[in-house]
Amino acid sequence: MNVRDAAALSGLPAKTIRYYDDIGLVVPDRRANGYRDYNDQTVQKLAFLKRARQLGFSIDNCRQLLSLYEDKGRASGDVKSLAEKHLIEVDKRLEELQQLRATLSHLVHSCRGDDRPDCPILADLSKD
Amino acid sequence: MNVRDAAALSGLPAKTIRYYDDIGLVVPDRRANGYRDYNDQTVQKLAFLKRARQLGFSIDNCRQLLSLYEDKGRASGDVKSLAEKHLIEVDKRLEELQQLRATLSHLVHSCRGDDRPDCPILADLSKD
DNA sequence: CTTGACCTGCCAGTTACTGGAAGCTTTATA
DNA sequence: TATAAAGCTTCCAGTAACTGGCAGGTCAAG
Repeated sequence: MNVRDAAALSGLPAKTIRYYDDIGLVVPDRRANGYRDYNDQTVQKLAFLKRARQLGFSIDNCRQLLSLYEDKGRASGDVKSLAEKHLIEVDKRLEELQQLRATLSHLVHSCRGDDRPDCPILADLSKD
Repeated sequence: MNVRDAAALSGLPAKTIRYYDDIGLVVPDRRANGYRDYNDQTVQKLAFLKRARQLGFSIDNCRQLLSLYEDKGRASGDVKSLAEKHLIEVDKRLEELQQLRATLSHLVHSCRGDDRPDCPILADLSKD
């Protein structure tokens, strides 16, 4: 099937699918006219990628996951450790973001937000 | 003072400071030999930028904040609304990340992670 | 037979830097 | 004073993961 149909089935934009072909992530067959030709298996992989990307796995992680996905003799421990590593990074990012939110929220609430120029937000930003 | 000293005082890498000059964010004086020449005021702005970037403001936001920072007749309401908008985006990102974490954590805990190939993580990733 | 919808590859732009190279200037040392 | 090291300059390329747009080839319908 053409890239447009693969897009509809996988839920990824056609442009992204071409990009995944370019970087060798999911390489479809080609028809005589040069058109990409996706089948059930390649579409399956695209859907897999969509979900993995949604879960924040990097393209590099996805490459590893995909090769594990294709390897019927894989150990589930390999997959789990990849996911665990990712989870740790998500936790780290969450913590940073929560800290940032607290500071920002504090600043917002300490500012009157009126017509006068006194502004605790700017004051904080400019302090050493 | 030279860029290296401005870096030490502001806490930003020299490379970043040159970049901020390139994009017209903080433009220093130049000496006869072409070297950048930072003073208290420009260093202050660099420090301001460092903090604002740490708080997740985009360069574009920083440009606005900086012009408000320089405008002594500004209304604090302008700054506050910018910060509020940013806070809303941080909240949105936090929610997404928390959702992601929950899913990922669930997957990790449902996987035995042994030598066998059965893996609920891959099973989930490949489902429609 | 032509129109319009696809398809192709390719190049540029996005964000906010970061690394590196080639070349000039200043400073420290022998 | 000669030279070497350090620091400055600009510019180019690369990062992550696409996205937009263009010129040109292909295909199905009327």
